[in-house]
Amino acid sequence: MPRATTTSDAFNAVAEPRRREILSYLALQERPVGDLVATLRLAQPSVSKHLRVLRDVGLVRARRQGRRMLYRTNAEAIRPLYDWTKTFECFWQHQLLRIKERAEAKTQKPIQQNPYKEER
Amino acid sequence: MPRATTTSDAFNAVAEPRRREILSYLALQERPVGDLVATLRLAQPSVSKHLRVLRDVGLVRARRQGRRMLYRTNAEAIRPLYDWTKTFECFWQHQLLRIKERAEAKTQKPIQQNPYKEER
DNA sequence: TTGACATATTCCCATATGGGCATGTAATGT
DNA sequence: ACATTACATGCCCATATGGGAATATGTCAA
Repeated sequence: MPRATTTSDAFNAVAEPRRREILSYLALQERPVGDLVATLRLAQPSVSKHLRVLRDVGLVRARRQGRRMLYRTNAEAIRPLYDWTKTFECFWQHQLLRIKERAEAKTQKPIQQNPYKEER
Repeated sequence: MPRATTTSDAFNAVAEPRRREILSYLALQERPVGDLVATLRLAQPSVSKHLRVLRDVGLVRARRQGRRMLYRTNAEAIRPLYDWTKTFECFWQHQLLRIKERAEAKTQKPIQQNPYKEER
């Protein structure tokens, strides 16, 4: 079985760095494709393909204005990613706390070896 | 050019749903591989491979305990994802505001057409 | 040492990928 | 009608992919 499609969900779509750049660029204001080509220094077909992926998963919206297509980020579609990452917020706070505790313990017992040999 | 490697960064690693499940499961407590196999109903080699990817990008830590390997989520490594998504927080708030405004405008001018024909 | 248990790695394969390039399509101006 | 502008799509290809099956590695127990 191959990897899930880039258009299967927002997680897969934003895995590509260029697409994240596009989303950031289109968040403030809607813009035509040409602007992205100029800014990202990427070939026009590549930009169009990335936009196609982003559109398929609802991360961007498009409307036509004359011969141009104006794209803008649909921030709502990023929310599921935010929500998922947020569930780990409390854990990294705990981890920081543990690091702090270890540091404090060290000042009292200067020479203390780590009981676990962490791998990698 | 193919897609970026799953081990290239956290964004690519968490694109896989199974790996997200693993991270959630290992967030509360460290656990051996066997627990994951039983919980996720996935073949052992698959689980090991997913863990390998997660380890390569620092999303999990491992230590040996006898013949078992205990894995736990390194929540710190999820933070970059959180930070990136958070930059869009203000935008989805604005969008909700806009929706609210439109709804309120509608109550005053009941029959009002959307000036833009949105695509997709 | 031998065997059992727990996990890791290797080999296999169909498939989606992103970039380059060429071509198709849509809207405008003359 | 025609050329031009602005995008979209199609085709090509090397490559990483996740699951399955088999095998290798590592650790303990007798």
